[in-house]
Amino acid sequence: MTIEAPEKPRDFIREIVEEDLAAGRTQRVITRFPPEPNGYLHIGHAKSICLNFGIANEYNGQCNLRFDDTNPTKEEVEFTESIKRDVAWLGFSWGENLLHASDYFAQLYTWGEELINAGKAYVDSSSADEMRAMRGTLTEPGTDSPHRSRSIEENLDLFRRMRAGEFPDGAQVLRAKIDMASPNINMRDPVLYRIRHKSHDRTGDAWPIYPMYDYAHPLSDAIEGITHSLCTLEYEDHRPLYDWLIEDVSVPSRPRQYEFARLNLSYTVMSKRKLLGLVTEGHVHGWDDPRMPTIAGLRRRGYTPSSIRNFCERVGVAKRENVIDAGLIEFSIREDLNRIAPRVMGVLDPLRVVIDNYPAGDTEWFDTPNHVDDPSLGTRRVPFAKTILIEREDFLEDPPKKFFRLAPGREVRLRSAYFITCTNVVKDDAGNIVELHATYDPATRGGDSPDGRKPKATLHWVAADHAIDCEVRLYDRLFKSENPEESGNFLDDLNPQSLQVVQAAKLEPSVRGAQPQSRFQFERLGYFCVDSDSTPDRLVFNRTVTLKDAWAKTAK
RNA sequence: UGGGGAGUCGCCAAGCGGUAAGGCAGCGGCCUUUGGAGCCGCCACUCGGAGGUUCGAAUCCUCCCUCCCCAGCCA
Repeated sequence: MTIEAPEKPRDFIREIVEEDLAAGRTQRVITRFPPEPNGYLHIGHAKSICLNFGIANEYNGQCNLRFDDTNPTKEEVEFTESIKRDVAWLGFSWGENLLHASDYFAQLYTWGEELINAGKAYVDSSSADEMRAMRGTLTEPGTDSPHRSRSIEENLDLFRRMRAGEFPDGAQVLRAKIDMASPNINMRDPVLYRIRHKSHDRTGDAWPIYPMYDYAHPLSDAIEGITHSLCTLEYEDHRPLYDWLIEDVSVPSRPRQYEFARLNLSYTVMSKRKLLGLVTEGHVHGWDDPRMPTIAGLRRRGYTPSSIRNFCERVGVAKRENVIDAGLIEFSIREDLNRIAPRVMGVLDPLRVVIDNYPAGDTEWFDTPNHVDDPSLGTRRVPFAKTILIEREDFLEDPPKKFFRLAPGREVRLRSAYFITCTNVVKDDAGNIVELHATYDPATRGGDSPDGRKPKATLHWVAADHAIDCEVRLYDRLFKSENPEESGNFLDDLNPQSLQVVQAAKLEPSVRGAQPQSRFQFERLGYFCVDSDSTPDRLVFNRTVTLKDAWAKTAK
């Protein structure tokens, strides 16, 4: 028996975790995923979820789901429900550890008084404008607030009265007393608490003051015993403040913050503000519109949890700014669906083919595998008859050299059925092709010729009289350019063709009754997923992703 | 201009002083009852640039260049 070499950590964060574990600095790793419930989770969050929960799983630790609900003016319960659903759907479990920053409001308040008593925080009665003016600029130091030197007693009294609701919104703030001349603007006496007379989803009207992220986050981490607090690059500048609070408050543990680069995907936007705009301004049909990069959108589109996890794994974790090629997530879903999706035949843009030498009124049922490469998925029966429908683009009257599909006089294979040869093209007065005539070779029943003939193409098809009608929604990238954020208004870059609806696609009857979220490969076309808009008598499909199309490439 | 980060193949990403992993994309070929899948092969004499240290540098030092983030009582 051979002993596997220990797998080396996949990224710099796991490397740090392993060192901490090995050195005994960490007994058991505890991470957290800390969403603010002010929007739906997107693929960028999936990266963070996979990192935080992934590390907890790999090192036998724990990952808390902690809602960063410190700003009741922006947060809604609808979002907290969607977040829980999305994390669970991705395949991760927080166990008992569904937590909220608001659970710690009392402790956080007490620590506020502690800082005041230590002379490390003060109540400032300046207006927001005045504070901005005193903050200085990137190159010039700020100036001390006139209230900076209030006595501990006065600060305590003011802070208690803030807490008691005696002041209107914006009248006072609690600030850390650090250094108004710090080159790091986050250290110029950052605001710790602000007044908001707004009821909170979880604490109701108990608090007229709410802690800022910079204050609540490190302390919440410490309360939960988080060992590695993982966040994105823009918080790098906040780390000195994070550490300052951990040092200067009597917290029960010593978490450390590490930053990694957020995920960006080409041809889409990732900021919650922009995604919110797409939803509220009606550019898409909701947060779960299949064109959205949200977890809910990807789910409805037909993405699988494992394809998203694999994608995040492939993307890696580093500190370098990045824009991931949209092709990579498409590769990940194709890879998964190729393995698991049963195959079925459907025609999106039908062209009638009448097989002249086939007996009228006959119907044959062919057994065909649900997955050519995986017999365990079984077989199904598909009906064949005199009039069939093929994909319009599979016929060309005057085919170019490398076009292998049907053409006048040419023989092709109909998947699992017969070889047919096109004998005649019927056109309307305008010259449009309306119907094809063909003959079939009875000896090729099942799709193989006893004489070893090999047609260059195999087409998908459905029997006209047995096909069921359904709606198919074809999606394209939401934006026209690779980086829509780059130039001016991202809305100007919206792709007007991002959704194309096929009202009367024709599918083989075996799909009848398929339930929402069922996924299929429509042979030669792509992967499709039953949409929740489906009704018992009308199925609606979303095209998750096309198949790779070598012909499209050579045709160009 | 102050502070904090980052620059390795078209896009990601390993590399931690011993002579450039891997994935995606791309390009050839084999195979194929999906122009799919699968299989095989090719794809960085070079690591933002210039100096230096060293037997040896993507890795260490110096200077320079480029890009990203920070002036919310948002997170």
